[in-house]
Amino acid sequence: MKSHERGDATEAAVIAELKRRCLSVSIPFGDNERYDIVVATPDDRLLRVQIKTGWIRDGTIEFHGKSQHTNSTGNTYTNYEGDVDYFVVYVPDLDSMYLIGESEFGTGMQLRVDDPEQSHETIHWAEEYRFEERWPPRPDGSATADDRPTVERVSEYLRQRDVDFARAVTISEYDLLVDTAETVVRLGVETGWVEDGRIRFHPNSSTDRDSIDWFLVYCAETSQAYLVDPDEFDTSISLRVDDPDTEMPSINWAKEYEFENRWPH
DNA sequence: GCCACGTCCTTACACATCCG
DNA sequence: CGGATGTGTAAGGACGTGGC
Repeated sequence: MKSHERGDATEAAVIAELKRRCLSVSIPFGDNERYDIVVATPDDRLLRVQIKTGWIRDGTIEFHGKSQHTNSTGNTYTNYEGDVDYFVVYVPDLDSMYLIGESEFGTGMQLRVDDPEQSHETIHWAEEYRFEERWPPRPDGSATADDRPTVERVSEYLRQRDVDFARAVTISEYDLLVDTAETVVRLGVETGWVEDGRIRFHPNSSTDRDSIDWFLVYCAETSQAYLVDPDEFDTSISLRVDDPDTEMPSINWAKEYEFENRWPH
């Protein structure tokens, strides 16, 4: 694919994904801005976002955090300092999206997806930069109130409940594996949030529902994890935490989906 | 030795301007 | 008018450097 087409395809994929998450996306008129889109946060902040294509190399996701210009004197390179707030890196090979603050790196960055041959303290694990882990970003530029990825928070949640589990160390269809007395349960971890009195989450579009047994949705606002069977909904489901304005028979009460109430063992 | 990071380079394309 | 040249943007490969 030609480079411009690839860039356009990346932009289209990211915008489609943001819209699927019901986020407000604006596209600047003309092509004189250094950011690609403007995204509104739930607290009505407008963030300038530059969309980048990432590619896999040696087990890491690479992308360029600078623009290049050629003139009579040769190549010049300009970073986006002050011109954008965040980068959204989309990796077509993984069909995954990552959110990185402009201040978090210089001219480039690598996000590790595979285990390195030698462990390093400075490794940036791709999992920790996943869009769904970091959205919405805090006003001070850091990712979320609790910077740990949802998988980490869920791990702590399960440990507090004496549930033995194993984490997927490579890109797998499932995130956690729980070996119970009778069977092995595969969990796909998702980040939930409270909106209009309901807990919402966007299941990862790349997740093969046949390869997991439960979606384990962790909501920081309620400090609670919820189990949702992949067969219980088609494209989305919301779990009611507050009383609705009008009582309806089809309400999915969050209480009934709480981990303790559904965990089979 | 392995890693993240920075720099340089090539390739590709779009568009504006210059000049014969 | 149309080809040549310059400018600008982007993808992505290669390699050097310094830290751990």
